[in-house]
Amino acid sequence: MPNNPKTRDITTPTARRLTEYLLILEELMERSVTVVSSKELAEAFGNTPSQVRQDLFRLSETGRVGQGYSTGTLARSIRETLGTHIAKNLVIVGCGMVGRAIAAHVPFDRYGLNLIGMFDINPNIIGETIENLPVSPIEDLGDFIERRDVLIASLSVPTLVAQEMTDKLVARGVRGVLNFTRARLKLPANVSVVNSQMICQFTRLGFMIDHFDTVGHKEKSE
Amino acid sequence: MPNNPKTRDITTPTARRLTEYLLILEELMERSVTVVSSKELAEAFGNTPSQVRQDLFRLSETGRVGQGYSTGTLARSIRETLGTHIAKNLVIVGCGMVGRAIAAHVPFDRYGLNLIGMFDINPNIIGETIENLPVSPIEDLGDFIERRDVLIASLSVPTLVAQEMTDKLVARGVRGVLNFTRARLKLPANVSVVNSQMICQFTRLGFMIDHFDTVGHKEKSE
DNA sequence: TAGATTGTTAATCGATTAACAATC
DNA sequence: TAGATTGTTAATCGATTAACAATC
Repeated sequence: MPNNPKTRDITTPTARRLTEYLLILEELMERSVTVVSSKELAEAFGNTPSQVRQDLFRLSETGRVGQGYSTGTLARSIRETLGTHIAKNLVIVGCGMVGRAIAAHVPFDRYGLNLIGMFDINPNIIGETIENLPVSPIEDLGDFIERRDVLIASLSVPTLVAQEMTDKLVARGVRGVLNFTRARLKLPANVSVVNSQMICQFTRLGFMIDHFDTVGHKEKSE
Repeated sequence: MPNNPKTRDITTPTARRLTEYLLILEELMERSVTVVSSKELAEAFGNTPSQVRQDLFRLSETGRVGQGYSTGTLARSIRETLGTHIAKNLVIVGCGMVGRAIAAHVPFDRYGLNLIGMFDINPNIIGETIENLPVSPIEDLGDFIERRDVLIASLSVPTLVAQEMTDKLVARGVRGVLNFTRARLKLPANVSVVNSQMICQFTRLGFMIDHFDTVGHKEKSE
């Protein structure tokens, strides 16, 4: 999979930051900025130039000594490393407020992700169209995953059924789950999870505010 | 603010994990489990017993040697450390899909957060009631923040106006921003941010799947 | 009692920061 | 050319893991 030998050296914190550098670069490109230095990137991100260079160092194509980084080249290089060019099919499981917000708000197509299905258990929602996709009954999900090669599931069902749902997804071949429920999912080792409990993010922010002077850390990312 | 001297030693990674241990503990309590060991917590969380103990070690009240941790006591202790007993007022800025999902889905009240206002610029939404709160016009936000002592703003406006909006929030006294936009916010040092770009989480998940065998890391949290 | 498991210190590992030669 | 800034190695810092005595 990693087409570049150095790719295997990307650490978890670096991978996380790369996804966010990419957003910054895209914003710069929109503003027609063609060159950026590690110093400028660090200022935008909220880290140090040294860390930026250390992160970018692992990419295949990077910058020019003395000149900085070309925003376009760098963005392309980050995309290549993150694998956004490797198309991945994805479904949203649970079409409540959260599922809908994700469908409407996340620009999947710009990052190699194909949202190809929305699923729910509620008969009142099934058949409804969300972002050009019909909401399908949850009973069809298993077959759909196999037939359409679904790699990723975004999980926004009630917390109580989250594990049960996950087991089914995994049994049918899903390789990654983005978990928006408050359940702590048990998964086999070959399936990846990213947990996104919004309440935890708010709690953390509250803690940071309370401890502003003691800890002082302005956190960078989610 | 930290009422316990040891509280100041809570590191950022530990604080993050504490918010998630709390969810696990609450789930255990719902199931009437009264005692849990570091080994069990680690298994649920996906880390090591050693790390769990190292994290909990900083709390004021913890466990009993040889016996494990009381779920109730531990949860209370984590809450105290995270400051969920210190009430904080919060507003949601931007009442599109994301703002609505947050209002509907996040159990603020259980974690010391009072959602007291919803704001939007769109006249078609203003006046609408979401989760028992009327959507107010964005013009009223500044005064509202000062008058009601709003500490936290959840930001789900269009990316293009995010910085501008943030500047206003901060000028009026907001101390923490949960940023759901794709903008990289510039903030004064005394204001905290937590960035929650959903697309980054999906991209990261994609990377993890591609590199499953090489990196093998099943990520723990958001 | 013996077994289990915490609290806590020490050792290791990994990530960040510093430094600087290369070079545009 | 001189100044700026990368690429990369080395040094430092901090976080995780290991270890084990204390004790329920």
